[in-house]
Amino acid sequence: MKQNEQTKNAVKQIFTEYLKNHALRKTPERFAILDMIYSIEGHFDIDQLYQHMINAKYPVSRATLYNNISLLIDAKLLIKHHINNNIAQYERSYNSGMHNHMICSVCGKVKEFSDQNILRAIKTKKMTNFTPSHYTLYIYGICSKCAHKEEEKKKEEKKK
Amino acid sequence: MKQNEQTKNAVKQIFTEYLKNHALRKTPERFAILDMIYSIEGHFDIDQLYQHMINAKYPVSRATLYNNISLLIDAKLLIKHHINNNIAQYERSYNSGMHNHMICSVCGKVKEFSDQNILRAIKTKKMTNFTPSHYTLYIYGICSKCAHKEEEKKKEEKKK
DNA sequence: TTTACTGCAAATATTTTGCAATATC
DNA sequence: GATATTGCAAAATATTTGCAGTAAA
Repeated sequence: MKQNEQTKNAVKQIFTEYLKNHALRKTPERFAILDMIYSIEGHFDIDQLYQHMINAKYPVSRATLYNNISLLIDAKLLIKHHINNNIAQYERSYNSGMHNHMICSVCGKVKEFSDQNILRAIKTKKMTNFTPSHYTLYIYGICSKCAHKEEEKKKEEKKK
Repeated sequence: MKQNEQTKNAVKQIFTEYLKNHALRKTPERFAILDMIYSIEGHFDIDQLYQHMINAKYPVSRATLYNNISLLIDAKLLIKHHINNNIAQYERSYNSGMHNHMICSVCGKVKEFSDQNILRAIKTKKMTNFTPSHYTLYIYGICSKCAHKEEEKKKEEKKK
């Protein structure tokens, strides 16, 4: 996938620049983590990232993951979500455009999408004393699978 | 405030109905918690709610708060946010319309607003295999106060 | 009278922190 | 060579769970 390699190079450059500007060190762990994050499609949590790093023969400690993830968020290369429960989910943000999420309140499944109308409406909004940089939209509802199941349940209850 | 009393009565009715439909008991704690939540403007966390209940001479345990908050969320009377850190913030949702949030990435301050254009754009979006019920929009950026501070900091660094 | 609910305390789980060893600059 | 970063283990902290006593139905 050529597209993905290009993206990886771009974010690597951005991160290098970021580290330089903040007088931080260019450790191999940092770039390995960034590379892995931009190899993952969709959402992931720390534990999944940790496992991925092990599988890729590049084990890093959880402390290092947490440490560097906050840098990547600050560098606008990563977005943090708190959709369900207490466990944070992450998602790469460079060049994604996937700021909108449909979340099923029953099964918790998340589907991302991009939408020009929504983007335009948000960009048009005048905000005083505030300079926006990015946004995340969560639309909660029920997916057709869960809706179907709930209906079946109701039918069964009627039988009784 | 007459408006607020009306809202409180309305949500009380909705909650009563919800409890009946789910064969749950109408405990005084439940209605005291609901009443308190609809007395609070804007966001709050569990600890703040806990303190409010104590101040109002109606102490309830944290376990009870967590238990009933999940009922209220299910009854669509309360919304849960996970904006910063690991601590959940809550916000009453009945009759609010405040689904949009501006969040300062530096100081973490949150400002809510409603917007017809954004609402329309979201409602217009066609979603297959998904029935939406509500949404939350987070716009991240930097507030003018923090922007000002950051600029001062830069100036000082230049002096050195 | 039955059993769901409350409150307390212990358990759970994610994230943060302190510190010695290591590697970047 | 100075010190930021890593990894480990311990600590901190929000939320959940188990259980005995209480109260709603």
